[in-house]
Amino acid sequence: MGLTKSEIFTEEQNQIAALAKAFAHPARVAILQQIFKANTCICGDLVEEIGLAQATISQHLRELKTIGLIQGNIEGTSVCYCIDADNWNAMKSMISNFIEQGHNNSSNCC
Amino acid sequence: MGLTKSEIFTEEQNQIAALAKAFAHPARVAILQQIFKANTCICGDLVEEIGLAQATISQHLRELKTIGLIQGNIEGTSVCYCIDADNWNAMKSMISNFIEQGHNNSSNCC
DNA sequence: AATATTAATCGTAATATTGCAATATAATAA
DNA sequence: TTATTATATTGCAATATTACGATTAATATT
Repeated sequence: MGLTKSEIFTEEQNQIAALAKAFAHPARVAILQQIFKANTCICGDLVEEIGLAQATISQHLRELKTIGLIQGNIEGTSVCYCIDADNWNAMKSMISNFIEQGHNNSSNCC
Repeated sequence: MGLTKSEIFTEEQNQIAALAKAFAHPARVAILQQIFKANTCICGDLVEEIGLAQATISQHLRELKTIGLIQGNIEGTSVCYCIDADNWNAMKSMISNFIEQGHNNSSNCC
């Protein structure tokens, strides 16, 4: 099959998975780190910095943009990318909430 | 191609991506939530609770075990799964550190 | 206008992931 | 020993992801 059965999961579970998928590739991690470091970024810079083909970087940028974590504004011939602060914060609380659960680590495991 | 070029990324970037991949599917999110809720869990419970085939749940459990977030102990005919607290905490600081970066949200974007 | 620059999109190949039926394995129960 | 129970593994089909060359589109420069 290869088709995730989204309908059997809660909205929250699907959202957490979708957000995590944004970080589930080192190129996207690298892109986000670079944008944070430089505040804004154009595609060409990332191509040089990271070392993947322009088409590949552009594809990763689109995924990050589609899920809402970054936004891009046209600036002449280039496109200026930056973090979408609101969506980033929403993601942050969703993911934090998930990974922080069960901090009652009494560790009574099997 | 379809083959991630891990060698061009830092160790940290690859690790963050690998950890995020563990959450990048709603079934694994659901499994982890259930283990947190019940403290321990056997495979059969998860099959009933989640509604995927036994083989599929077993496969997701193996992925979570391989990356170290859960551990499984044989208990008679069943296997008792629980969170690996140490590795979970290590993951937590790694992911938190990543998503918390740049909280100097002066938002001077493009 | 002609050319250069920059990024998006298209098409495609290689690889990975998801899901399940069938089977195998391992421990207990009858 | 022979079931029974619980989980893991194998094999496979369907789909998704990753990567890149080639092309396109849009603005800038000459």
